[in-house]
Order: sequence, then structure tokens, then C-alpha cells
Amino acid sequence: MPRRRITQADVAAMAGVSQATVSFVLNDSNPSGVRISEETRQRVLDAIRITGYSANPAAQRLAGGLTQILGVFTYEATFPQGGRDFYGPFLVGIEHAAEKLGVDILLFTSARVEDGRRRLTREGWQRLGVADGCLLLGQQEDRGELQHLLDTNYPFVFIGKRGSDGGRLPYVGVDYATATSRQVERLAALGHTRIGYVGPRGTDQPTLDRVEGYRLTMKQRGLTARFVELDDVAAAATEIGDQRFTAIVVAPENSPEELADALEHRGLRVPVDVSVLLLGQPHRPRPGGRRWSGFSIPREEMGARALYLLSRLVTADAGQAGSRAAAQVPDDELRQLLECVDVDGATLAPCPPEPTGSHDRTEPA
Amino acid sequence: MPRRRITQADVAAMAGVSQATVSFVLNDSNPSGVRISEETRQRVLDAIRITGYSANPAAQRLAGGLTQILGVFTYEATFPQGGRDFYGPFLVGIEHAAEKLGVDILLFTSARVEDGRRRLTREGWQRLGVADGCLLLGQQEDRGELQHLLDTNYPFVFIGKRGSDGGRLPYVGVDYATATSRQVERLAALGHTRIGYVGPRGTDQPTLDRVEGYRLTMKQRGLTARFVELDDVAAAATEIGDQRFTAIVVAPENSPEELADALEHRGLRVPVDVSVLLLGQPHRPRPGGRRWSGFSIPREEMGARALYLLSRLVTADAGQAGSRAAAQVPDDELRQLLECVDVDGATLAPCPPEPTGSHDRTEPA
DNA sequence: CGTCATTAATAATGCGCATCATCTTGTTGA
DNA sequence: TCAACAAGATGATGCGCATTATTAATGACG
Repeated sequence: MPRRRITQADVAAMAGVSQATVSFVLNDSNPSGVRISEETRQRVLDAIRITGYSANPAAQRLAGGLTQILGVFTYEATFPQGGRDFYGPFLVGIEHAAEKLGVDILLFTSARVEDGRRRLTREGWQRLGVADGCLLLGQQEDRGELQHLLDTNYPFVFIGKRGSDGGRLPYVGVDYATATSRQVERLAALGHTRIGYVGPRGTDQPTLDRVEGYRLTMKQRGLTARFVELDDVAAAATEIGDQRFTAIVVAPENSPEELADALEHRGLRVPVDVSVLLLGQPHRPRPGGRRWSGFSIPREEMGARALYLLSRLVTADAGQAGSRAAAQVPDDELRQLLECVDVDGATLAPCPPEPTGSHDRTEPA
Repeated sequence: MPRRRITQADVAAMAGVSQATVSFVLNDSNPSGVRISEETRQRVLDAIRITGYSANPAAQRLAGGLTQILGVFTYEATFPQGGRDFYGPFLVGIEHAAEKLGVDILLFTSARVEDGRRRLTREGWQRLGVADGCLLLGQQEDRGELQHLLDTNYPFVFIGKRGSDGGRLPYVGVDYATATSRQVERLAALGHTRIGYVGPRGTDQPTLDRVEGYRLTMKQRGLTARFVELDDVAAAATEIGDQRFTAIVVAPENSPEELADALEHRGLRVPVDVSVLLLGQPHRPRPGGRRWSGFSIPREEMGARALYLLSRLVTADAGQAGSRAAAQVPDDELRQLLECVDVDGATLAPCPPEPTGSHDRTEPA
């Protein structure tokens, strides 16, 4: 026989007070001038300790309280090919933070994937309600859904910089622009001048920032920015050869291993002939693959920071209900940009000496 | 202003019926002789479709219903060193299954880690309540907590075989014994006779099964089973050399890379001098490390199967409340043992010819 | 024509908690 | 002596839903 769980009423009975009193002690505050004497307060606390009482989250939530559950919603299918390479590190950080905060994590896996991305349907939206707030991962968020979140004043935090959307969304992102800029500097310091950018064109924030960082630094250095699309690896390798790049910076979305293979296949050794700096880690590292130079994204820290931020928003919201939670938190905390760290791998080498004619040098400043 | 969420009452109003009727239609059943005409049924369904109603999980749960949330509880700290290598694959499988089932996953990260393992304190236990059921990962489960789960008839499924605990616990595990046995056969087929077992002694199920598989097969082959403790890598390497093993089967808990390094350092080349078969994948693969031969554990499938099983238990439980859920599900489904798949890596080679004296051959049958 | 099943739906209740409106009991000031 | 007031605590209410008890309507049958 499943013995009934302990409720506030039980605690109240033991302490010789009313259920309401127990509730007040627990949320130790006086929402409307209610006060509890230190004596009864202790009595209640003792009763709680003895009975081992712990609140029922469902009931708490239903009554408008907080559940200490924070949600994680991922746009895009979380595991495209069964490799948890991309979202995994974020989750690691998230869970660490969750443990520190003493909250549980709710993964919204119930939302079916349509057209390769998850949707926040009305159905799904309602389910967010169990959680006090929600982390949003992925690029392909939907305007409508977003608006709904804002309208209902539901606490949320994006993982990944959000620039275009009015610039007022809470997020924890990384500074792709600066990091990319640094890679160009690293190459330039080793004598490279013909530095190409290889990667998919896109309007997502990471791509925009990487491109901007690349373009800007190349310009500052008086070098010509050149871009190579990265949909067909073989074609890209050919173009890299044709352009006589001695170095490339590569967006890690499409497997850089394949690109390197294609380059080697074409007679271009990495890094002897062509240095390759990765603008982030490979999404799906090949076992026994190369140790890439470039920079790495502090994904764990992003996850952790995002959760801390979300937690702050939730409590700020609860503290001063009615007004936007965001209003309670200072701007520099609401939108955080973390630094990437450079990685010394095995794919960076000094610029090779020019083969014959020197007319293929890049133009000077 | 946060517009109120749509409730059953709203739907009821639109359909011109009572809230109760809506509830009945949704749980389309008649718990106590209640019946709804097809006509009103349709009217309610239409209203639901129009309003986009979706149940509030918290309220559902409070009222004794199901939330479509399944929990995951991990004993042991989930991420000992920041590498999600061990639990990650399980979660991948779990999430895939969750997506298929249309349920959300609740990670119980709120339970603090004490003595290197998570505890299901009363506090934590109460929080399980939000989920309809729970997956349990890890070896170090606590008898008391387990008993509590059984007492309260809470649906749960272990990931990993459970033998000692009465043998009546629902689990999804892998057949370590058979898989280990196969590895010995592989080595024997290549002429190895001096085959050692290297790994920590322990009473956990995986170790027991591995040892049993090894011991049994060695005996069948007429070979002598020899065990090497694996706490100090250097010492283990020395002993492996002293014992003149030409092959070892190694439990993957402690980094096999270090062991291989120690062997090489001692002049024993892998696999030329010593073949190494891993009884599972390395928990923390070194980037650019070896491709280990041995077998691999279908962790994703384990996760997925476990969640499917849990889902079955939950629904079986709801269907016939009062009696144990387990009673509703046939035994072969309640306790599943999956097969490991052999891995062809680079650490398996034929038995090397004997150096000089032949008296170090293992004794025959 | 009245009684009793049968069907179809509703009212009422409680899950466990947070919160507001009230109530009781001292204490103070005039 | 009595109003005025504060401190300390309680009763009542509702969150949204599942479920039981109950009512209303309809037909069957003697």
C-alpha cells in the first residue's frame, strides 16, 4: 500500500499550527503583511525536519509558485546523426549549474521535429508551464513563438548570441568576431598573407560574426578577404588550391576532416602547404582525427552561465511579479558574451616560401 | 499582460458542456460508468482543436493523472571530470525514445552529490513525483531508497543488469558474460593461450559478469585464468610482463590508454607482443587515441529500450491501478539483456612466436 | 399511468499549495 | 475605561484537472 506522502497539513498538525502557517514559513516572506513569530517558526521548521517534508512541485506550480524545475528547449533535432557532439557540452555545463542551484532540468523532447527543426506548438508551449523558465538552444527560433514567450512574460534565456531580434533578448553567447580576428592575426604573425575564409554562407549569428571578424582584420592588415563556399568539399579544395591560399580559416560546421583529406588528395599538405585554423571545434570529431588549431568555444561555461542567468530571471520575476523579469536584471548580465580560447593544434605552420614567380603575392597595404 | 492559458473550462464553455465532460472526452474512458454521446464528443474535440487546448501537466499530476514526463536519475556524479562520455550515449537513446513517445525528460539534477554518489533523499524522492516514472542509472543504488520505490509502487527501470537484488527488478542491461566470452574465443582462435584478465575487482554486476565470462571460457578451453588488479597502472604493466601474457582482456573503467603506454614503456608492444581486447569502450577516449579492439556496449539502444519499457510500465500501472505495474508486463520484457557487438580495432594480433624456452606455455587441459 | 432501468451529462469534491481577507489577542494612549 | 492599533495566526479560496456521486431525460414494461 503506497503510504500517502507528507503534506504541509501533516507538518502543520505536528507543529500545532495551520497549513497556511507552514506555507508562510517555507516561503519565508510576508506577501501581504503576514508575520510569523520566531517561536512558531522554529516549531514548524522542526516539524519539517522530523517529517522530512518536501513540497510537491506539481501543487506548488498549480498554486502559482515555483517548481525549481528549469526547462531546456532545443530548436533543431538534438541529435541529427546520433552524435551528441554539439549539444552535449552545453548540457554538461547546464547540469553542473543545475546541481549547484539545486534545480531539476526538464528536457522538452516531446515536441516533434518538423522540417528538421523542433516547433513550439501550442501543445508544446503549454508544457513549458511545468518549468519556471526555459533555456533555448539553436539558431532557427521562430518569431511567432518568441513573441508568445515575450507576451506571456515567461522567463527564458538563449544560448547563443541574439543580435537581430531587437537586441533585447537575454542570451549567453560567445564572441566569434574577436576570436576569428585573433586567428587571422595568428596567421599573419607567421607570415601568411593569402588567407581564405572557408565556410557556408548563412545569416545565422555565428557565421555573420565570423565573417565580420575575418573581413575586418584582413582589412586592417591590408589583406584581401576571399571567401570559399563550403557545400561541396572537393570543389572547395580545388578552389583553395586555385586561389593559392597558404592558410584558411574554416567554419567547423561541415566536417573539416573531409576538407583536409580533399586538400591532401590534391597535393596540398596540411599544415605544410596550407595552414588550417578552425573557427570552433569540429562538430563531429573523427576518432583518431587531427588535432585542430584554431579556437574553441566554451560550451560548458555557456550552458552553466545561461542557467545561472535563467535562475536569476526566474527569481527576479517572482520577486516582483507583473513587471518584466528582464527589467530587474542589469543589462551586462542579461546579455553575456564569453571569450573563446585559442587552441594550439597541429594544423598551423609558418607561411611556406613561395614556389617560383612572386607575382602571386597578395597586394600590400 | 500575460493572457490566461486555456483551460478545460474554456473548452467546455465553447462546446456548451461542463468541464467534467471535456475531461472525460480527453481521457476517453468511463472510469465509473460515465458515457458521452458521439455527438457531444465531436463538439468537444472541435472546441479543443479550435482553442488549441492542451492540458496543464501540473494540474494533471495533482489530480492524480499522468504528466507525460519521465524522469532520469543517475546515481554517482554524472560528470566526474567534465566529460560526458559515459552517460551521454544513454541519454541520446533516451531522448530519441522520448521524442518517439512524445514525452518530456526530467533530469533529477537537484539531488546533491554526497560521497561521490547521488542520494535519493526524502527531499529528492518527493521531487520524483512530477514524473510518471523514472529511469535509474548507475551501480551504487541504495537498498533503502529502492525499497521505498517498491513500497510506493512507483514505476522505474534500471539501466544496467540487476541480479542480486531479488532478481525482480525491471532493467535493461547488456550481456557482459557472453561478450567477454567471445573475446576470449577471438584470442584463442589466434593462438593465444596466456590470456590475462586485467581490471578492478568489484562486486558490481558488470565486473561479476565479465569475470564469469572470462573464467568460464578459459576453463572450457583448458586455459588458466589469471587476474591482474588494475589500480596502479605501472604495477599492472609489470605484472602483465612477468606473467608473459600474450593477450589481455581489460575492463575499460581505468584508462586503457595509460595501461598501453605503460606496456610500451616496458618494451611490450601493443598488439605485436600483447593483444589488448577491451571489455567495453573506454570511458574517456583520448583524442587521437588508439582504436581499441574488443566489444562495444549498445548504450544508446539501452537507453531507448529502457525508456520504452518504462513507458509501458507507466501505462500498465495507470490502466490497472493498485496492483504492481510489473505484474502487467511479461517477464521477458521486464528484464532485457542486449547483446554487445564486437569491435575490430587495432589492438588485436596473432599470438607471437615464443622467444626461447617453451616451458612457459600454459598447461593444456 | 406509475415504476424502474438505461443513457447522458453535470455538480461536487479533492489533489497540495500560495495567498488574501479575517479574526483573535495583547498593548498602548488618552 | 475604551478606542485604536499592531502582532500573530487562521480560514477560506482557487489554481486546473480527474473522478465520484448525483441528477435529468428517455424509454421499457407491467
